[in-house]
This record gives sequence, C-alpha cells and structure tokens, in this order.
Amino acid sequence: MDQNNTHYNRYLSALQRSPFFKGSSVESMRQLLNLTSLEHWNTKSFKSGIEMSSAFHFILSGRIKVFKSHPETGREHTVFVLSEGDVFDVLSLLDNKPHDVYWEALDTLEILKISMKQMRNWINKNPRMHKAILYYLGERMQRLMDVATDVTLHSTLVRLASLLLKNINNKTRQLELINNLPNEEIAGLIGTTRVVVSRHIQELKRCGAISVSRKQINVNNLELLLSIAEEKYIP
Amino acid sequence: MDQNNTHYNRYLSALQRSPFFKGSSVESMRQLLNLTSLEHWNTKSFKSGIEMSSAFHFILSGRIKVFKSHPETGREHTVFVLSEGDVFDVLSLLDNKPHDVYWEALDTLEILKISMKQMRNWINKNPRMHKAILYYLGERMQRLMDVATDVTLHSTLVRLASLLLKNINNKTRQLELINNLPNEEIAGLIGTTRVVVSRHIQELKRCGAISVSRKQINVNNLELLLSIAEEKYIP
DNA sequence: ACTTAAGTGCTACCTAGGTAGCTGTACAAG
DNA sequence: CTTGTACAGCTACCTAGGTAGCACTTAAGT
Repeated sequence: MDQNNTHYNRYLSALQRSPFFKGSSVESMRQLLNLTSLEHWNTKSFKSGIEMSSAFHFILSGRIKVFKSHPETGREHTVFVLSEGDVFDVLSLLDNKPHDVYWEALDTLEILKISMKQMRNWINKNPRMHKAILYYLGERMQRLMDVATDVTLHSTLVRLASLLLKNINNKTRQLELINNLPNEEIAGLIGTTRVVVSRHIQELKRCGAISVSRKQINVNNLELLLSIAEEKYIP
Repeated sequence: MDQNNTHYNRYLSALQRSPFFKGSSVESMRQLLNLTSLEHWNTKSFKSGIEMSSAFHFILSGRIKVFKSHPETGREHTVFVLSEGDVFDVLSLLDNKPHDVYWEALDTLEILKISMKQMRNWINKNPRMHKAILYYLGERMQRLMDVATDVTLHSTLVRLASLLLKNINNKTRQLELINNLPNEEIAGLIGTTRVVVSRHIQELKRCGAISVSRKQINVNNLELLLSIAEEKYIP
C-alpha cells in the first residue's frame, strides 16, 4: 500500500475504528497499512480453510459469512457474519493449521490483505496486540456459545425471531448486518432450511410482527417479536 | 497457599503442566500459587455465571461441565467438559460481566481459587500470559465451532459415535474425560435427550460397535464406529 | 438388612421440521 | 423486448427424534 494512495487515509481510519486494533498507536497502524494490499472480492466468491492460512484479511466494506457445511447433503450452518472492521482468520493466525470452515462473500468486498508471516511479525513487534486480540476473541466466543446451544434449546421460530431482534438497530428500527439476505442464508444462520424459514416468515407476517418485500424484512411490532423470542407467545 | 503445605510441590507441577500457563517462569508460578487457596467441591455442586465473575479457578483434579439450559423445559446443552489443568472462567477474566452459563461438578473437585482482581494483576505482571491465553482460547474456539454446527449437520447417532471417538484413548482404547457419565449427561453433550441416547446405545450394542455396563461404555469395534461417525454405515 | 435414589431399558405416541417438487414473480443480462 | 436466473411461496408427504410413563436393576445410605 502506497502512502500516496488516494484512499490511504480512509483505510487508516478504518483500521483505527476496528475493535481488533484497539489500543494500537497510529504509527504502528501506518506501518501495518504499508504492508497491506487492496483486494476486491465479488459476491459469492468462495474460499476454503486452506486458503486462509497463508494470508490475513481486514474488511473495509461488505460482508462475508463463515460457515461449515455437510459434504453429502449440502446443508450449511453459518457461524458468523463478518463486516467492516472485522478480520479473518484469527484462528489461522494462531495455529497455522487449516480448518474445515468455509468463507463466502455476501456482498462485493473491499479487503486489505497481508501475509500471515508479516502479520505475525507485526503483532510481535506490538505485543499489546495480544491483549486486544484476546478481547476480540473473547467477545466472539461469547456469541459462539449462543449459536452452539440455540439449536438444541429453542425452536426454529424462536431462533428466527431472536435473529431479527439481535440484528435490529433500535434507533432506525432497520435490520443491520443481515439485511438483503435471501431466505436460504437466513436459514443457514439459524441452522435450518429455506422452507422452514419461509414458513415462519409467513407466520410472523400473519400476526403482524413483520412485513416483507423481496430480500427485505421490516419489523413492525417489536414487542410482539420479543414475546415470541421469549416463548411467551405462540402465533 | 502456604509454601510449607504438604502438597505445595504437587500443586506447582500441576500448574506447570497446564497449557494455560505454558511459557510462564517457575518463579511467577510460585507467586501465583502463593495467592491461591485450595477448595473441594462435591459432585453435582452447582454454580451460576454470576458467581464466576468474582474468582478464577484452576482444576487440580476432577471434572466440571459448562452448560446452558432452557429455564422452562429444563433441557441442557453441555458446551465443554473441563478437567485437570483447565481453568475457568476465562471469559469472565476478560469482560467481568456475568454470562448466562452454568457450571456443575461431575466429580468431586480439587480446585485452586484466586480472586479475579489478583489474577488480573498477576497476568499484567506477566504480559506473555496474554499470548498463552490467546492460544488456549483459540483451541477452545475451534472445538466450540464443531459443537455449534454438529447439531444441524449431523444426526444424533452420528454425534454419539463421534463423541465416543473423540474421547477414546487410542492406546488403552478406553474412554477418557467422558467415562462414568450417565446417559443423561451424554445426551447433554450431543444436544439431545436421555431417551434418544439410550436408544442409540442399544443400536451400537446390537451391531457390535460397543459394549456397555452401568455407566461404562467400551468400544469394541473402532472401525465400525468410525464408519458410522462418517455416515458411511447405518446400523 | 432394608430403604431410597439413581440409572437403564423399553413401549407407545406425536409433532416439529426436513425433503421434494412445482408455480409465479422480480430482476438483471442479452 | 426477451430470456434466464434467483427468489419467494406453497403443498403434500414423511421421519427423526422428542414426550410421557413404567418396570427393572444397581448402588448408596441408614
């Protein structure tokens, strides 16, 4: 990355905003940025765990999903949706072993890329990063525990309602992070299939909790949705 | 912990063996040990997330399960089984917020306890611990991702077979970590109910993969169990 | 030795949600 | 304008696995 790049400052401030780099000095961020290169990934571009172990990525814009899939049935379960300010793959950064996880772009992505080796070097030169990464990972772990137990403890309808609630901006009342996703992707997020999601969306429409247009869900009755998520009301 | 305690050296070597404290100097471990106190927990003793945020624990012997549960139905999903050399709760160490996770002793436990505040102080005095914790957490995260996706991608039978395979010592061919557990606990580990586990155990007995006596499972045919776990053979 | 509790095995029933398949529509590309 | 594709909606069917209930057995406590 050339210091004279038109967007250099935009990239720098994106790094500074990221919780992953919280506490790093501006100077060290500049050093890091100089080592990166810009990449554009198209929607639906696909990466396997192996490709992730050689380079480290920072998301400037767009979303990518991290998922596992069943080779025979083709069913998928999305573990995380990463967006602006997120990095991947943190686990490859640690152990260098490829994992059986897959990655797929949900939008076109702007990405800063750096070799794993260089990233590790940079981190070792900035030891306080260890603490920052620790917190980043801890926060992730917390969410992952919910994902892990949700499927066994709650019905698909409850999981769908919770998903909507988790991703709603309580000011604009608009969905964030998971907006514009087709039913199929929503299904992956709550560990079920497209048909079931579609079914439940009809239910939620019918009872007035949400309204829907193509690839767009609007929450109309937040209280109702909440009581469904808490299993106090069954439509 | 008094330096003259009869078991002092036993405790010290337990700390040194733990992956969590990998890379720490003996001197720093002594300092840590001096700050701890010994506790004995009975089987089935129960702790909620709130109690975990005030103190940090190191397991000398025995097992404890970390689980989430559904308040209405009472169903449980075990996320981890911790044993000798493990520590808890790492996440409370990071964020200080109580989580809606529960803890229950599977055996009588020998535990070294230290206040969260003192533990954080000690870590900050030994900054290389951040890196060690990072690796510990990364390894955990890896396993948690499997737990999260297993339920949606695989049948209960496959999950049971995998669970046995994951916990078998390939030398002694004996189950480790999950031995002596009642069906109910095994059910929690794979996210299902006691009846279903019992059902599948009968199947696995019938096809000769395992043999069973009270609270004891022996693997007889490893290859068969493997082909069941890989969904190549349906009993 | 007797009682109580914990654990296992089994039956019978039922439903949430998965599979398969088709139709109609919005939208982008040619 | 036309064609192709992605997506949503819906129907009909089916089964894995959850719920309830009881009998029998082993182990622990008194």
